Amino acid sequence: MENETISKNFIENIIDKDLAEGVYDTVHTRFPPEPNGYLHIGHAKSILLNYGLAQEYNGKFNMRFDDTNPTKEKIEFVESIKEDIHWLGADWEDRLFFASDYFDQMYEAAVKLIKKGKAFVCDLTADQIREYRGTLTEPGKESPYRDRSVEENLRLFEEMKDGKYADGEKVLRAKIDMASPNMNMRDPVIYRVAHMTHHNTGDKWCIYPMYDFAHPIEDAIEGITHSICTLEFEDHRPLYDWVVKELEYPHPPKQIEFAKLYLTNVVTGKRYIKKLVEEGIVDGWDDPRLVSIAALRRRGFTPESIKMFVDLCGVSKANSSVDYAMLEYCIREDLKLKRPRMMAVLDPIKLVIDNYPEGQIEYLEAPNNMENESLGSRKIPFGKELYIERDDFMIDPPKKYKRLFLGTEVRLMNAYFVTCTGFEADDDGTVRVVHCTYDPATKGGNAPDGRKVKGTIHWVEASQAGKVTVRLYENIVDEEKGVYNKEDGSLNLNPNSLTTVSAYVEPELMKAKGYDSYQFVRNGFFCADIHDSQDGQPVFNRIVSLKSSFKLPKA
RNA sequence: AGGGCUAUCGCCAAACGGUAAGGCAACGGACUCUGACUCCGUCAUUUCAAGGUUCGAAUCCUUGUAGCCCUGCCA
Repeated sequence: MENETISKNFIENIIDKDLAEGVYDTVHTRFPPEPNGYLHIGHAKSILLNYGLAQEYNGKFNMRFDDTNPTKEKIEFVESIKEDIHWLGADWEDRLFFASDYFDQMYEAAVKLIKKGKAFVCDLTADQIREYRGTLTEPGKESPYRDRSVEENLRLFEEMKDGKYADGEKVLRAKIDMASPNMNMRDPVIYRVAHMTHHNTGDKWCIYPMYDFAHPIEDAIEGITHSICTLEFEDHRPLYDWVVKELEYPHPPKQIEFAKLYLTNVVTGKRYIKKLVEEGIVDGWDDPRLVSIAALRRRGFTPESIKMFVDLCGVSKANSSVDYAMLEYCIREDLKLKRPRMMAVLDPIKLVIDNYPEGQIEYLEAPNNMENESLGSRKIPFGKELYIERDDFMIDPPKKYKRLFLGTEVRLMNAYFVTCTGFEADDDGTVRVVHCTYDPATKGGNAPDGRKVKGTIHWVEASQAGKVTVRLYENIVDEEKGVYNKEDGSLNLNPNSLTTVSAYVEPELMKAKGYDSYQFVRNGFFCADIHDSQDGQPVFNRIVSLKSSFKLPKA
């Protein structure tokens, strides 16, 4: 349906050119996360971008864990990352790799560099290396160990590998240019000693390659053509190119950088999310107020909706922050035709139909989705006493109010026309009960005489309604003040981000635990968990509203 | 002696010297078994600024301005 006018992004332009000029004859991309956390919406952009490019050009897409630093926690995230990526629909087929599988080849590559006189073992401490590196405005100075002989470097490097040195005692450095204006080129460390058990290679190694050295090798080994990463690696590209050049790979991969996806009013910083989790402000990393893939899934977002979202955002090199409304648009757009809708009353007041027979219950046919007949229909109970939404009745309505007020007729969705005849209220004006009469001739929601009503409202039959606890979620941060407090960098939290209400739902909802998402009819919120009020068990925990907001007309 | 990158509507984003696409949001109106959806309409004489080149500039040049990234033995 879309796709006709979607213009190519700058990466596609680069690929088109490469293909046309014969730089590459195929497209091979990859997604290379470090397994040290969970994936969020920003990663989804990268995953879908890389996978989408491979698809578009009939190429291949690899999954690769960039696990070159065992000091950061690992293995427990591997499975969740794989699950999230599969859920998003990116398929790496049989190409699941670990950077650690290439440690032997990386070691050989380092030896090759040493033999070429392009790398040396350095005894400087971390602090000294920092001092020698110079500053942004002053050149660095060369390490006193820079001119060791090839033989000595070879011997020392082997000793590093054999565990002769303690962590930090020696490193292997590339010999490039200590006066380079690019800090990354000032003889960067490419191998460090770390006596540590690696989740994949165990105790086989006590030296580990640095990202800048390892990544280009990983890409080259796998035959990656376009190595797509984020903007902060732009300064690393000269080093990336240096590595693939010095190692003489026949078809060197090309690094391309794009801007990360930022969303307005959303916490994406890892350490902030960690803090929210640790302080118990959110349930965990899949709390629906977060934008991790798992949280979005829990909220009822579909992979299709996320794909639509990243496509809509586009790809560029400009730092930007996408309006949250765009994400909401995508899930509404995706679900509106494909999910059943049921009625639920979140803030109930009782509606009594005075001329309806006492104690009678009848079952009415209700389509599951008015706009999609294939979703079928269900029977809903109707009786003398119903619950309706509190804001669907007003004592003193504003002009153009289309719902219930004294003397007017509205339609009860899928049921009858009712005319408001009175109400009972507390002294403080809180409405307790609304009274009305119904017109039996309007069964099903249409009047034989063709008369119209100004509005339609939803309802639930009181005696058979399921009573549930609903947890309503809103953004965790204060949308007015923005995410971060400028003074101290703390988060501006929204104290009302989680509210719990008792609600009444159609009895069908209590049985339908199998739905993977469901839409409230007129739900002013965008996310909710529903739990059975009796046993506390979740009835649904993935619920998405059709509408992102509901507002009264301006007075 | 700093270097790299970026600047086009409230928010994303096309345009690759030929006279500013599209989406989100917003706002009108029509329709409606929810005020949603759908549909129709409005929304940049101007592209960070100032000069310059050109018949013609968002695109090229010059000089500024603003924002982001870089001084881990993290990725």
